[in-house]
Amino acid sequence: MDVKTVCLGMLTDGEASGYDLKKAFESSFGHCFAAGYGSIYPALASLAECGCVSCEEIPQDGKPDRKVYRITEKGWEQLLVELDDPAPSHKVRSEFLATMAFAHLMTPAQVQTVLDSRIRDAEENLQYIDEFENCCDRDWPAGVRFTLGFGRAMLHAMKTYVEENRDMFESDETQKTVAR
Amino acid sequence: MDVKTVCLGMLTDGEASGYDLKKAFESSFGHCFAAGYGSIYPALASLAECGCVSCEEIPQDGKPDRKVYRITEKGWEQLLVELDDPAPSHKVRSEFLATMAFAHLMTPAQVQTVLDSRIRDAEENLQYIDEFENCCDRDWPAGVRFTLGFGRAMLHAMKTYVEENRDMFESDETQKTVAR
DNA sequence: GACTTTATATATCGAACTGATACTATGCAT
DNA sequence: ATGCATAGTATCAGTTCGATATATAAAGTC
Repeated sequence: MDVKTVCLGMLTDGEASGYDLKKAFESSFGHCFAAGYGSIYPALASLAECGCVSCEEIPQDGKPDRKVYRITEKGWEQLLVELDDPAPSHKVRSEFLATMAFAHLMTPAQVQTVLDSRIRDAEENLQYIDEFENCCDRDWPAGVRFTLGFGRAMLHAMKTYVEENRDMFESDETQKTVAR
Repeated sequence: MDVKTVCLGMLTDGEASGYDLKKAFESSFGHCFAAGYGSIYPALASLAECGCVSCEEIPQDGKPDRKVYRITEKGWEQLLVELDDPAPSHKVRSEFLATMAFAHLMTPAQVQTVLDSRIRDAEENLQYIDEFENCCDRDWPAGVRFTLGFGRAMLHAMKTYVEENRDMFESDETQKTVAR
């Protein structure tokens, strides 16, 4: 399950350009599977090369050609094979937690700043999810609703945990503050 | 905050070989910031090159030389600069959620298998955290205890959410099962 | 006694991904 | 008039991932 597969899955919903897919990665997948142009364009090129998608170049005045991709029969087969993984991974890469593990090398003020920013980030992302879910024109399938609820549950747990445990770092007793 | 910085942070706790650091990445950082040999060895080489760590090669009979790394004065400075980031990131890359977003292309049985494996994975990781926290010889600093509690809170929220929402996929009505 | 797994220890390599940047054009707001 | 948002393409260096290779000893299993 890499960027290629997710692109393939998005294309089952209808034709799209690389630009369109980028927007989908930001909105519906932003909280769980991000991808930038540097991943999407090579993925589409590779999918086109192996016949999993077709590409139609639509000329536009001034702007570069708009390349519209569609999933092919072979692409469908490929997608169903990749969706068959019984134990797909769920990975976290947290500079936040890596930083917190070294909180004893930081000042209490630095630590509180980091905790503040994490709470703010969680709140922002909760809002993004709500906006995406409510202000939208279409009816998302159950799976998408599930992922949005999942994101909300995780962000809520994150915010609550940080709020309830930040006092661990408030006293200077637990801090060794740059004493080597 | 990349693998290099985390290695540097780990070395503030005492000298270590690449192998030792790999074990630390698996145990204390396994749930939040994983790294393999393919990241650790180049990171140490790069840190040695820029004078942030020193390296002593200790010959061993039969086995390859054991290379022991120690953080230098310059390494300390570098580390404190990198720990100063006020808003370190927290990223999720979930093949699980990407898969679930396309649940309508899978059979109900496939979906339930995926959900089962996620619950099992969460339970396993909760157990790892408990074992690491209890059965250990040393007193972890507040920061590390914070990250372990954080991991536990997230895994618990994940497990609960999946258990409470898996019925969304039990009926065949929400399933379009490979109907293009 | 033979065999397999686990632990100690090094390291490389291709594929994938990240984040930033570049280019061009229209339209809208300050 | 100058900057920002939108629409659209694409590349590139640096990082990271996951698998693999090499070598030995200890410890457990059949």
